[in-house]
Amino acid sequence: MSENQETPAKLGKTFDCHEAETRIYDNWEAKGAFKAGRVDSDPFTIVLPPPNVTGSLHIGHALNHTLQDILIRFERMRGKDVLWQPGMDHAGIATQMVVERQLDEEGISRHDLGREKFIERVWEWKEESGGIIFNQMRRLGQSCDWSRQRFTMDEGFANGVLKVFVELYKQDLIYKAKRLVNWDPKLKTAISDLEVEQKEVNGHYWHFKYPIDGEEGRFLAVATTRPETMLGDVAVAVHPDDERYQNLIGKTLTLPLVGRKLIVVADEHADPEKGSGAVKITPAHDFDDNMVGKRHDLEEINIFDDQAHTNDNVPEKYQGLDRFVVRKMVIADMDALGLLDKVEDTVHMVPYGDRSGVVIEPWLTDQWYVNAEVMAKPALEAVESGATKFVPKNWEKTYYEWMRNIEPWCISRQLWWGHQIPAWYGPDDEIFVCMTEEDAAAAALTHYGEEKQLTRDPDVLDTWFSSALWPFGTLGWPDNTPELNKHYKGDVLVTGFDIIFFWVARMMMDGIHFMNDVPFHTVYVHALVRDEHGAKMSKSKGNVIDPLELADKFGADALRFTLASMEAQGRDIKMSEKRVEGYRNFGTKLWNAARFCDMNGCFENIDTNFNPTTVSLAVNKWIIGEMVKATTDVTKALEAFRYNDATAAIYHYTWGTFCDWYVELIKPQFFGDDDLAKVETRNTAAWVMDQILKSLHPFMPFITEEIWGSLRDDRTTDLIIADWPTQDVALINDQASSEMDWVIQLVSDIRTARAEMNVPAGAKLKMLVQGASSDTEKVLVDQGDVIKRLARLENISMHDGDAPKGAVQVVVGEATYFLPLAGVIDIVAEKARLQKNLDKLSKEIGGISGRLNNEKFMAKAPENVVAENRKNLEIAEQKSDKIKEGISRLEAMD
RNA sequence: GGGCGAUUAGCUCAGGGGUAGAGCGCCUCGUUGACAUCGAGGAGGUCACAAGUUCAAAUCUUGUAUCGCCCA
Repeated sequence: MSENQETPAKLGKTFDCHEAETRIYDNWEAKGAFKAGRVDSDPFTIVLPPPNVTGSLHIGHALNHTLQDILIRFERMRGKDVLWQPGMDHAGIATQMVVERQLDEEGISRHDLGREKFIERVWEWKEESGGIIFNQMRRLGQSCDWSRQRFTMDEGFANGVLKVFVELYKQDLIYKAKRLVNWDPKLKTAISDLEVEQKEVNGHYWHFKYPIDGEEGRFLAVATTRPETMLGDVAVAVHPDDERYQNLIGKTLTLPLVGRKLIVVADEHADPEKGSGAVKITPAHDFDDNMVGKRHDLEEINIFDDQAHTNDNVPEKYQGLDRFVVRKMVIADMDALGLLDKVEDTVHMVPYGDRSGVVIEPWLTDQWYVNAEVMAKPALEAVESGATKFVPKNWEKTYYEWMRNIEPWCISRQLWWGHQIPAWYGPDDEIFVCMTEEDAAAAALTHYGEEKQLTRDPDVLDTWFSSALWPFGTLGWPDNTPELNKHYKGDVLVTGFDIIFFWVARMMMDGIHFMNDVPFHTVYVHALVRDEHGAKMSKSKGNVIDPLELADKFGADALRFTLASMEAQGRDIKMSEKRVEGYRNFGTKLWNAARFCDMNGCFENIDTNFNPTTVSLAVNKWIIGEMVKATTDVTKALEAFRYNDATAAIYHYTWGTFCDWYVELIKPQFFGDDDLAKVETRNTAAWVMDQILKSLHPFMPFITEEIWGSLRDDRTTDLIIADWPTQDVALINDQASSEMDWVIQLVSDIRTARAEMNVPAGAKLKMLVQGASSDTEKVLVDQGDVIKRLARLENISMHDGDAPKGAVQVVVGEATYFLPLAGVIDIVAEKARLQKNLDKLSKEIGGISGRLNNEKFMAKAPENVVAENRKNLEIAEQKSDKIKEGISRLEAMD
């Protein structure tokens, strides 16, 4: 018995993730392992897409953050000065809504409180309840530099936001204009196009008849899905080529209910195929109509107030009413006048506010805009030139499409929570855009020649306006800090495709404009996580998967590994608990392999100078070489953002190679008495275990750190900052590889034959070898113990004469291996088994020789392919011959 | 309507010119010493369809069908 039996195992039977995760995380943080600042190292920088201050962790975050943490841990181990910059944004609308809801419960409104007090309340709320997501991120092991955490409303950052505004204003890239905007009548603010969700709804086309002036009894029919807007009609458009209406162009109609004169204009917006071909024009309440209005210089009559109630621009009867009430009245009144021609059912698109859920009203207001078209140009060129690359590449197209058709960006919001626009107005509405009130006052003094009362613009900036400077604002800009110098530009932005427009495009614009360089060289666009049936997760569907629940159940490592292994480029992830369970099992497997090594003394009296190039045993050379291959695969995969390939490489090595084979192959040594071999193997196993822990650490940081710390007392660093493992190809030994591959092949084939012939698992068989080359004989001697152990053999002996009677036959390479089953062998079954193998081989041989007999193939296929086919044919034919011999032997026995 | 993508084993998905892969599930078996959150073995696929390019196509091209997503 091994002396290690008395040594208590350093590891328990399974990994207790609940106990370990917090302890390990706190230790990393306490030691400052996440902090940037390795002075002599190259930087590696990722900015965390700032989560919303109101948000909590959902599975999409878990994926997004895990992918970043994997890169961060990988590069940290590669010795880089890693900065993973965390923080969150203030989420203007969402946060204001949360606090307003609280006030609601107290029976007060924000107007009762006043702006200043309200903002105080928001800050209080933020201190108490904001940013819970960061604690949730800790649970998943995310190694952000928390000491550098930023918030978009922090003083320094806010200062940067105002500076961006002021600078862009000075450069005429920001301007104020009265335009139609997407107005949210519930939240009473403008919102951007991107915050509007177009939904298909069942509605109606109401066909109205508008009387033609001077032609008693003649009408022009128009159809609308929004009858209430007719109160703001100023014209009717017909297509210039529409022959039906040529004589009406330029004539007037009388708008029923209102009495206003409408002009008939010719405009291509009118679609002759649709309805009557005539379309009513309401320039103040429809984006298309607004364009028509601009082309024909039509009046814009605004009929709604800020909550979409009718104002006094409509007849008194309809004033002060909700838009949908007015709709019913208009329809009823038109009907009563006999001017409602007909009503059709239709399915059409209706805009909804993604926060409020109410129908968005196009509304004429004064707003601030960024001249996005100018800003987009260099941002577009940066991607075209390759200064920033999208991975996978096809997302570039989405980016191009949007950037090339970009609209002016409305950046003002009628909210209180956010960066108040640094614009002050004089009594005559002269605008002074400055960093501070003092500067504005000074500018006003110069302008007017005397002091004037100024009022500040009450509106705030769109949250994305501030997020746009995240990659440099978080590093201290506008101050020229060392961090800014070192970590701008950043390396990779990891994000979902849904915010390419919202955020990526805008960071590109601001980054290039203010820093003269792109904010990152790569944008990695990852998958969307769906439920196991492929449906998008949503609270209303009730199919959300809570990442923290999964982490509780299976451990954070299992969740992380699952997410990474399912992250294949260009495909969405269907999350299933089974997968997470499987990877939890993988962790347990690794844990037990480490225990096995430990129990066999691998971590006692370690040779700290162990040199993997000096091992002598084939099995050790082989496992070292395979390790190097696996690590190289992981490294290459991570460099190419191929997460699924990276996890597959380390998974298969760890489980399929190390646990399934190496551990079994070295048992004869651990249980034997060759002390030299034992020492070498212990050292090798310990070395390989370290390489596994390192390669696996970015994906499964907790369990690997725990094993790393538990096995040995001589660690000089935690695993999190250990060196990334070697990829030295010199450690790959082809001869050892083929020797061990052969052993594995032989053992597998014997096991298959035994199972197929129903040999009891416990039965130990004798094995006779016929026709083995001297090389094979040598390996059979060297590896005899292990082959006997793994194939359950009593002994192995060379055999020259006739085949033994009643034996199972296995062919590997040039030799045949007989397993005599003294009388119990079912000859018919064995024949069938061999025949099945032979059929497979014959098919293969047919395929290969068909190719080799094809002149065109021989003429055109590359040499190595031809050579490979020749070799494969030879191997297959050799094996086929042996099996044929085996079959005829059995036939002779009948 | 425009764009992007998918269609491979029962399920979930890799692969991307040179003889079809994984995990889960399923079936059979379980031998002393890491592990039943395990081990050994097995079954299961004309890679959606059709044409084309090629010595060679699951892979490249085009088209068709079905299904997603994004933008109008």
